[in-house]
Amino acid sequence: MPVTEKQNAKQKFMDFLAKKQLRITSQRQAIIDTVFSTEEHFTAEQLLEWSRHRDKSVSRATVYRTLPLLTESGLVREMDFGKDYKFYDPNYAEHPNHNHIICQDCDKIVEFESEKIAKLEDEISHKLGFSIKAQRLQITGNCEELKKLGACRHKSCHEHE
Amino acid sequence: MPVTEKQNAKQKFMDFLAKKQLRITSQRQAIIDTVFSTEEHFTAEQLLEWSRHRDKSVSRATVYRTLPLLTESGLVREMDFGKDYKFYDPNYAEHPNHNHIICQDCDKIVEFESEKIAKLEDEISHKLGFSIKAQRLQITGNCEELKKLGACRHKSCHEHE
DNA sequence: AAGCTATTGAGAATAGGTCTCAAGTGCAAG
DNA sequence: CTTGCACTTGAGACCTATTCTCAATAGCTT
Ligand SMILES: [Mn+2]
Ligand SMILES: [Mn+2]
Ligand SMILES: [Zn+2]
Ligand SMILES: [Zn+2]
Repeated sequence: MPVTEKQNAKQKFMDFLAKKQLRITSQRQAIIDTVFSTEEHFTAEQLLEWSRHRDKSVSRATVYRTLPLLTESGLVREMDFGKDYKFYDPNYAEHPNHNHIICQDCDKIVEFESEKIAKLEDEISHKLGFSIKAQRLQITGNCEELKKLGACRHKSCHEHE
Repeated sequence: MPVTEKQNAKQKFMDFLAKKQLRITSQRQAIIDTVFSTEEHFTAEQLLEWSRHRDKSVSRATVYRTLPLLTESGLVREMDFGKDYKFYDPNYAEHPNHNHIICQDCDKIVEFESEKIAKLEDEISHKLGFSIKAQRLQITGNCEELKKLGACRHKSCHEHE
């Protein structure tokens, strides 16, 4: 993902802050710089650690305060992968219709996008009288097919590495 | 939903317990009788309360121990509606492909089913080398359309009731 | 430069969910 | 119908992700 796009997301968030009359503090900058320079799904704790790498003064409280702003702005998506902590997806800004398929054996996550599904979601929402704001599709399965092809990251495929 | 179907779900769960060599205790019976006699999505705390209505001896610990068994059996689905506690869906046994659309203003939830989406999910999963085990689609939006029709349960529609 | 507020860090507090362990109970064998 | 024991249970301690409190700090507007 080009730096420009990430820079763009950062700018959008700054605009969001401005619109809500929120201040652009050094801590917030460290946090959003961190968020928009990763492709990975991350946890609040990871974001804290990474942000502190940029600015030692970032506290856990501020990270937890900023995360809701990021999701409210629509640039980051909150995810539930069944763990006892949440994950956040920084790719939402660029790919608001991407979804996830998770291997229940090895926790591997593959992202995918489907225009057809997106279109069906719009139709259904409209039919039910809702205006759609966001969507989240998660498929759980296991990657045995890939395992057979020798391309799987299934735990049992790594036992002898 | 016919009593027979619910009875069927209960029997399936008993079979599941038997297969895993788990005992059919009075507490577990109270809990599953409760689960399979409701249509609503419920929380662990609600399940505890309702189950105690049937059997005073049911404890919180046993409810929390039984819930994973219910989801593992595939008869109940765990849901995340963005609250800080989980919801459980007892309609999963009968409608494994149903999904949800949630109004972000009034928390109203509407269920829907789409064969087309289910088929696309299968295709995508297969293409990505996964065998699909479960799926979960949630659409977030707001029911302003219904509001205009006077059929919405939007909070602002009830301010003067 | 000053003033008004929003914001912050540290740590206490909250709360959903999990774990421990002694006492109790399905249930299969005899 | 007993017996024996592994599986279960209830109570409450415990855990941990997330939220809250509050005095000190720092954007931003004038
Ligand atoms: Mn993603
Ligand atoms: Mn449902
Ligand atoms: Zn795998
Ligand atoms: Zn509404």
